[in-house]
Amino acid sequence: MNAKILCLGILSRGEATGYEIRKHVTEGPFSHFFDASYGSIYPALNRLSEEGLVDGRAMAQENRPDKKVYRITPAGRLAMMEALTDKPEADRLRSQFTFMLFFGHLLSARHLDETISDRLAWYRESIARMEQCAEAAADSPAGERFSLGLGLAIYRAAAGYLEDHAHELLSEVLLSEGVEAAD
Amino acid sequence: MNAKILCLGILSRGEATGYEIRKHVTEGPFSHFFDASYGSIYPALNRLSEEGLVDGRAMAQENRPDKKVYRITPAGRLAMMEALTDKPEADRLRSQFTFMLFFGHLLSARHLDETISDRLAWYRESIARMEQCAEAAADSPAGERFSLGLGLAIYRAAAGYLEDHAHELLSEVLLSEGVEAAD
DNA sequence: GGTTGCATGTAAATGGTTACATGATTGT
DNA sequence: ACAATCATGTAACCATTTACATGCAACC
Repeated sequence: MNAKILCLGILSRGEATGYEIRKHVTEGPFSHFFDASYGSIYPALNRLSEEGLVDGRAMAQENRPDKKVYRITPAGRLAMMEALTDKPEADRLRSQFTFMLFFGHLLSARHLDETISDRLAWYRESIARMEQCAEAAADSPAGERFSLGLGLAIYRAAAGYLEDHAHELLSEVLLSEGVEAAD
Repeated sequence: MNAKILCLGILSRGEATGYEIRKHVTEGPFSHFFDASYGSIYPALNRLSEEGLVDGRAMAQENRPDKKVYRITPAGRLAMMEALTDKPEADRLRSQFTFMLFFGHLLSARHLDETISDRLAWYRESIARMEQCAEAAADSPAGERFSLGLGLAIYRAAAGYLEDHAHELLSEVLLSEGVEAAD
């Protein structure tokens, strides 16, 4: 599961440029379970093109640099279906935020509070974005709606946990700061 | 945020061998937000040792290969606190499972059902493991309990969503299979 | 005059996984 | 006999991010 399969998947829903693919993974319906930078998207697109799995048309634009609009080929669709049928790898998550929380009792209550608030704000923005996405996806295929629903459930649970329990962590840390100050 | 900081963090809780560190990230309290293989742990430990952030004692064992037990140094603790104080990077998740779900309507209901069941089983096992961990952590520092609680909340939400909504996806896919067969 | 959005791409550096290499003990 | 657990490590390979390079238009 790499940038090539990602591009193939996105292109299976309609033609797009490398720039637009990047949008899909940063703001669109893939943003909650995948990421890729231009540095992986453009090379992937070139390799897919060499292999005949996509084809790209150059589009001249007035007052703008040329666009390359990519379209998936029948061979590309086949390759994607094959990748889709593989047993999925285990999810890979790396969360420096959770790592920080794990050692939260070593940090200042002030710093912890700020970090958690920032993350909560990020979750709320993401949830709002995904809710808009879900509205727009009312007529989208079942799989797309389901994956969005799963993402929303997870983000809401995370935000809810932070809202409901942060004060417990914070008050414990504050307490231990008081003890240290008294020493 | 890399394997070095991970090792430093784990060693800040007590001495350990590379083998034991791997255990922490596969089965222990770090498993839900980090991963690292031996291929990254052992080199990280060697580099940390060179930099004086940990020190390793060789322990001869009867009828077993030697162990190297690593301990964090004061300089190591300092380096870890510095890393902990940085603004945390955005979480990085790559989920081939969710990618598959996104294109679920292109797969057979049978295959989808099996994949979702497998994942649900995995979530249930993980939740059980984390619940045991949480019991054992009743007297652990506040941060550790909080991070476990967050992980549990997320995993329960994901499992709950799959349990409650998988049938919707499956019945839609089954329906479209029926339509195709009728064509 | 500065930032944001559109648009493509490369090269270096980073960081990591996978497979290999070794080897004894314990349990099935 | 075979698999699993304990135990360490390296090398080849892989993928990806980051920083760089370019440039115009629209908006503030």
